[in-house]
Amino acid sequence: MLSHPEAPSDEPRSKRAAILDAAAATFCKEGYAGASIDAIANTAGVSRQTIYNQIGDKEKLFKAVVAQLTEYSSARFFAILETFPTEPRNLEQELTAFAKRLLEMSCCDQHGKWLLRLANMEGQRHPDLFAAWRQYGPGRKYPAIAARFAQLAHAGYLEVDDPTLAARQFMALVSADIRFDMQFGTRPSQAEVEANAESAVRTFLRAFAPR
Amino acid sequence: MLSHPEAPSDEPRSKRAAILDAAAATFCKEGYAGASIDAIANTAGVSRQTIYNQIGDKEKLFKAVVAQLTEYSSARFFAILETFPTEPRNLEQELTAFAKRLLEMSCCDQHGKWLLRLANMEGQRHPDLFAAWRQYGPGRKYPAIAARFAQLAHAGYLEVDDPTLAARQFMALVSADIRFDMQFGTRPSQAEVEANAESAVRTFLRAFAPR
DNA sequence: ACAAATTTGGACACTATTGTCCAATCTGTC
DNA sequence: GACAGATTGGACAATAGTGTCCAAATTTGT
Repeated sequence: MLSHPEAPSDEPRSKRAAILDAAAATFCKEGYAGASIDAIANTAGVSRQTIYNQIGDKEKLFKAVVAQLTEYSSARFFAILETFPTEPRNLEQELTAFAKRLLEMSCCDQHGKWLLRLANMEGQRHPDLFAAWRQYGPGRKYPAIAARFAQLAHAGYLEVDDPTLAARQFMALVSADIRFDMQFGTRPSQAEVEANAESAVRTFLRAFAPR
Repeated sequence: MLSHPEAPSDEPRSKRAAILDAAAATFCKEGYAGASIDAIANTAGVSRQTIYNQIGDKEKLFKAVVAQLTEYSSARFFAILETFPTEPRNLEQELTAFAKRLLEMSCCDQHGKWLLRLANMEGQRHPDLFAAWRQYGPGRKYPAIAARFAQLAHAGYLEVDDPTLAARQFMALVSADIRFDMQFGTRPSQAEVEANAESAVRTFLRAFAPR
């Protein structure tokens, strides 16, 4: 059968997945230049040659990693966004639960963490790649959340002038504490995540609840 | 004269400074592994040998860069903290001006930007180095700001239960928009900085002003 | 102008990495 | 069991980077 090097769809799934996972981890830990193909192959439990066969040179490998992380992370986010409390019975409680889900997904999830790290590290080097990420990532996340807040405001649950601003500030508050721990690879504890979500939502509602 | 390799204090100031600046820029752009000594020497307009004479191997160079950036950035921050409006006549206006100063210093200043980037990129690789940074950086910043907010609360200008939390959320709101642009090296415009400071302070005060 | 220190550029050995080639081996399918 | 395709390990040239050495050139202090 044909096996396009670009879209090897299904067959070599597990090998390819192992390679991409190992590559993501290694790129994150060592940076693009510092990540050697040998190290990646070793981590993936795969011969170096297999990487060249399946994916291609280092540049293509990097792009494939970013593409996969972007897709995966974006899918997770929009799945969670479906659980936004559009018609809340207890706004604070349900918004807090939503914030917790978001934190657990966005900050403690390895893929999202890796993607953010790679964007920070190699953003200048591959501007085209991460321009796409920016559009699919933050560029679609904020408007999506903003729409939900606008909905809440329209229904009288909130008092917001600028939903986009509210969305950005909500995200900023929710991920306030986490960024440092996250960037260092130290996973914040469950208790920290919950406490942070609670205080973030409390402050957010103090600012945007109807008077 | 003695010329300690560790503390060459004054004499070779300009060469050493040029080296450290070039090294910081190159490490930021290329990562630790990707930054070659030749490239750094070239950028600094200096012979490669001079780097080895003045500072030592790559590891020492990196440590020297981080140390200098940490010191510089910390000094700038605490200088600006002196201008915190402890006895405000118009709280919103003065706090906004303070936020603008903070943004201009912390986000648009090259050294702070570089330090943050290096911490994100190489934090896992040099945990000891950045543990020190964490203590001197965020670890001292937040308590310092928290103390000011506690002061304001005690004087009746604010209504905060947990000053440390308020400080973290203040910083999160202030730097909400900027992070993305900053990480990508694109400097946010003056107008963006000001708009962000204003909306951040407005939201902060809506949450923490006395009812 | 002289002497001391510093800087320079180039050569050097050494190591690491990339990407390719290939024969041997393993895999699953008929 | 035989076959095709994928996989492996190892060898390979080419390139790039690190850190050292040294003699010549340059800057610096006096």
